Amino acid sequence: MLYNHGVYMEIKAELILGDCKDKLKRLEDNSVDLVFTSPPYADSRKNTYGGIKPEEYVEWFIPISEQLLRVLKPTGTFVLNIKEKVVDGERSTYVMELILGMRRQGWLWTEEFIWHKKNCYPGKWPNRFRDAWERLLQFNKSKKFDMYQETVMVPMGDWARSRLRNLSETDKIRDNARNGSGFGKNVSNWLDKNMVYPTNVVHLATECSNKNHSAAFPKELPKWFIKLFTQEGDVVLDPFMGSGTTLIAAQELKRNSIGIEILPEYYRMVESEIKPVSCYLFEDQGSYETLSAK
Amino acid sequence: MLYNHGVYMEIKAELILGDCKDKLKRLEDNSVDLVFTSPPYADSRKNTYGGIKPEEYVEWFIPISEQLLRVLKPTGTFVLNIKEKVVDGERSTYVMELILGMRRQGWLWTEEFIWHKKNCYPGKWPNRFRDAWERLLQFNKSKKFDMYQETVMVPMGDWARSRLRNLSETDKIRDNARNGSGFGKNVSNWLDKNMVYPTNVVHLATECSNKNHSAAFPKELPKWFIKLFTQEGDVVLDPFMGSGTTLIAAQELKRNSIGIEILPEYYRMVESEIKPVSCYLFEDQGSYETLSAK
DNA sequence: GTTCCGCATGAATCGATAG
DNA sequence: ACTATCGATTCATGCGGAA
Repeated sequence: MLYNHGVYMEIKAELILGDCKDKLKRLEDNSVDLVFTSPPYADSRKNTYGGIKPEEYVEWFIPISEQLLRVLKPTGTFVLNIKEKVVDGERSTYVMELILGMRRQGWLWTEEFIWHKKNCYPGKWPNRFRDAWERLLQFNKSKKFDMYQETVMVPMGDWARSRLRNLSETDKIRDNARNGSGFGKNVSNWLDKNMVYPTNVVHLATECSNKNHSAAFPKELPKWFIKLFTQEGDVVLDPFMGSGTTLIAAQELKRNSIGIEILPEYYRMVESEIKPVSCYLFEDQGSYETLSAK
Repeated sequence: MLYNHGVYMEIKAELILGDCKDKLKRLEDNSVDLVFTSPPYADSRKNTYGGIKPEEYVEWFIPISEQLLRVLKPTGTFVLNIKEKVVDGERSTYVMELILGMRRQGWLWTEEFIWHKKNCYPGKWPNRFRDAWERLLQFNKSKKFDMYQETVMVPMGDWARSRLRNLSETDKIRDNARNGSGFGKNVSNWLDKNMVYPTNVVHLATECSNKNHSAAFPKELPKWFIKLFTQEGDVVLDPFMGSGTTLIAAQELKRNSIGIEILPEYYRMVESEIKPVSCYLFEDQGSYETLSAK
């Protein structure tokens, strides 16, 4: 039993400079718990990846997803953040073709989460509104994958809050008394009943005030999926690391991480922000529960 | 100049009993401004619609969308409300295949709106969260289509919404008094400056406690798209009428409407709720602006 | 006349049981 | 083995009755 004993854990972050199509071959089979990535969208980041044309996107990505399928654990998950561009007035179909292609490759297309961007970039076009959402495609190797739903529970809606107001007032009084009579347990029971599971729509604002560089997504986005699909000490991989948002999120959550980046500029930037090895002493009940659940 | 003059308009609602695959052939080429519909999803509503299998869905729908392509005006829009269900742990791919099929048929896939359902169906599963969104696929015949963005503008933020509530209460009182002091104009001026264009994410709750029948979507959903893509006097078509939500929305917004329904039960229910012909006298400024914009 | 509370009800999904 | 049906799970909403 580990409760009230200390447990040391070493968390590593590995950075790799190069094209993930090649560098992924270094990684061992079945060694990654979560792949979270946002690859360059078609026709964007032309300077780095040569601007993949929409009609060539699937052909370009399939060899990479083949490697990801190899390195992912059978219980692991691949979350792909992607959104098709508007080309000549139409939404491109390469994302749909990619899903169909990856299914032929052996992936299961388990779910499609929606990231609702609350404060997306303003703009006005005569025949189109602002694009305020992106796809977060969940792929798996098998139908049995790890998912830790309790870690991302959210407070109940306004409806319940107003109706349970009476209960909560009573509860506050007892909490203030702090008489150690076991009311703490009651409080947490009450809290449990006021937390509900989220849906497959994730509401997050985009980060608009970055110091040096612009990240494709806010840190909270990978954090949500890292908490949902991994435990402390697990391995998170981002083959299109960019400014390193996924790795920073993984490190803050005490997960091992591997990042691959083709641009030396980004690589060095992340290198200067990430500690390659961190040591932690776990001794709280939360960690005990996390470890024993595994 | 039409201001302060009266303009009469006759709004018709036409109900057709039968299979839309056949009945659509009656409609004239290029005669519809907006198709808004929510066909039975694959394997759902078995008791009413027989439950089309996912693998047969595209084959079943393509002849219908062919007719819709024929009857739609070149400047018109087709909005398709649909969502794939989970089959054996995976999301079905028939919606993506349908989009690809309709593009081959000649449709332009212009945009995908997200309907975020605030009160989605409850449930808890080990590997999945509740599904809280549906697709609203926008298809067009040509890149030049009518869109009236100003009609769906929203208050800028929460602060604006709360202030708007107070104003609108005041406004109601004044409206009831009918004193013609021009206060309404002031309100609309103030609103204009505090209204912004919406995004492609629509937030609406489903209507779940209907007395007689259940509608697939809240009336506000077709209303939003009817206002966005048509003007008063235009023609709205719903080939899968169901309980008639689209037609009721169209009638309330003074649009002509055509509804096709295969089930006599639903047909008669809508027949009893919808007036076949309504006459309106337009004389307020709002209508003046709408007409002159045309 | 308000506000408050109880209750039924959904385009769902999984896993077990039965043919 | 493969399909068909059933029970359990879960939460925002609006209606109606009560304080």
